[in-house]
Amino acid sequence: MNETVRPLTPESRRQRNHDEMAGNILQAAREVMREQGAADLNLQEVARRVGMRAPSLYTYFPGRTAIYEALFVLGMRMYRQRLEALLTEHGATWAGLERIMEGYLAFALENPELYQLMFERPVPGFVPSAEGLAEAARLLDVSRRMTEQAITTGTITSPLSAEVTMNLMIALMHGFTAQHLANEPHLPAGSGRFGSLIPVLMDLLKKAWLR
Amino acid sequence: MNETVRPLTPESRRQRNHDEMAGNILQAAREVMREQGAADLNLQEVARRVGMRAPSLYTYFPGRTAIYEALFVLGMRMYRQRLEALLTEHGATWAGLERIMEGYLAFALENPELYQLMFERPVPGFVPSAEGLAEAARLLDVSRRMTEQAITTGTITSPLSAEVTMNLMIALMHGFTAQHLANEPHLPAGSGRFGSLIPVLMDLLKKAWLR
DNA sequence: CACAAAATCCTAATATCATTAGGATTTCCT
DNA sequence: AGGAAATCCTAATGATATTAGGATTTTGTG
Repeated sequence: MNETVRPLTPESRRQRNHDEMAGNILQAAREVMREQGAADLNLQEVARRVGMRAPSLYTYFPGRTAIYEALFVLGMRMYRQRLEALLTEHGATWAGLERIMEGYLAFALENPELYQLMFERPVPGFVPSAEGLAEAARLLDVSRRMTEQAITTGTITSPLSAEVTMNLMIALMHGFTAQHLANEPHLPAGSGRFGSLIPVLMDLLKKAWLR
Repeated sequence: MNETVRPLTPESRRQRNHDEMAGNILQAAREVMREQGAADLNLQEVARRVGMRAPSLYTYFPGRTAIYEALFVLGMRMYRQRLEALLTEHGATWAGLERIMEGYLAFALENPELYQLMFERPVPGFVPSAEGLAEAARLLDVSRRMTEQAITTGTITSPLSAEVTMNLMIALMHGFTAQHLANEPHLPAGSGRFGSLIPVLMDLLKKAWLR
């Protein structure tokens, strides 16, 4: 079950370019993290899966932390794209907000290794780089825009500021996702003790914010 | 800054009993985890702080994991006591529920190393033992009783079952706590982007559940 | 086309830990 | 007193990240 990225011979490998190899390494790293937990990134295993020895990885990344950083940035970009797609598709309607909540959980289930890195603190000593933080800020911008849109279009009617509303929604969304992952990570997004809570939560928000 | 548990000479140490020494080790472990993150429990450092070498710890615990397990159980007991105290003091009133939410965040801030171990998954490969799970189940029982009480006494009026209500409250409580810890762990419990959200959230629940 | 520079990869250290082995010393019970 | 149990230590062992140093291949340029 280790062959998703096929080992290449040195000859064929060298024909490919640097960026492609770096991409392969990141993919292999994601697999390892998914199997053993985000904090347990074993470089020898990563190297094995791309057909190298561990020290050769240092040609592509200056160390373990750099791989985490690259994956943090990758994850932020992937999730932001997903969020933006949902936003253009549904707008800041109630249905759209519900999709966003589902989408957060779905992203976490589909990419648990990235989710852990981005939104939990599983790796001792890992702090996102400046580039990572910039990417996170961009994501926050999208969320802010979305919340403002929901307020100005009248989807949400409440005395709360956009900022507070956004923080609240982030906290709620994160809350049931974290619980779902901790307790029933094998169950699909809409099900289980916590996964099934999304429509309940949306009803609650509607009741509180639509009057 | 390493001297909270004072190293003892072998002579004076042997006069103390096994359980007391085990307790010292757990305290030292908590300090190390607090300084370096729950996943970074360094046994050499723990041993140093209680005046031993690392292999001697194995007299008291069969390994690193056993220390995590003991701390998991300890944390569950500490938090449950706190919860029960709040419950007897305030009952399942709105004020009581708000205190419980604050208390969860406060516990996390006061004992971050225990909180991480109990409610996040920071340690690769760590799964709570049977005793730990039993302790967690006891905590869940208290929460369930509390929720049922809130419903039967009429504090909460909603069409939701006690089970769903409880899960929802757990998810919400955990959500802003996790965000507070991830973003502003140095700020005290009632403040900051997420810590200040508790009264907002309680208002929201009241609006939704008091009609 | 040749050849020097750069890139890539490897094997061999080195350093840090958890854990195990084995033995010495101390404590405790009878 | 004398032996069993408990406690602690020093020395391995084994895993893993990282560094050093060198060989080989690729590539850009005269």
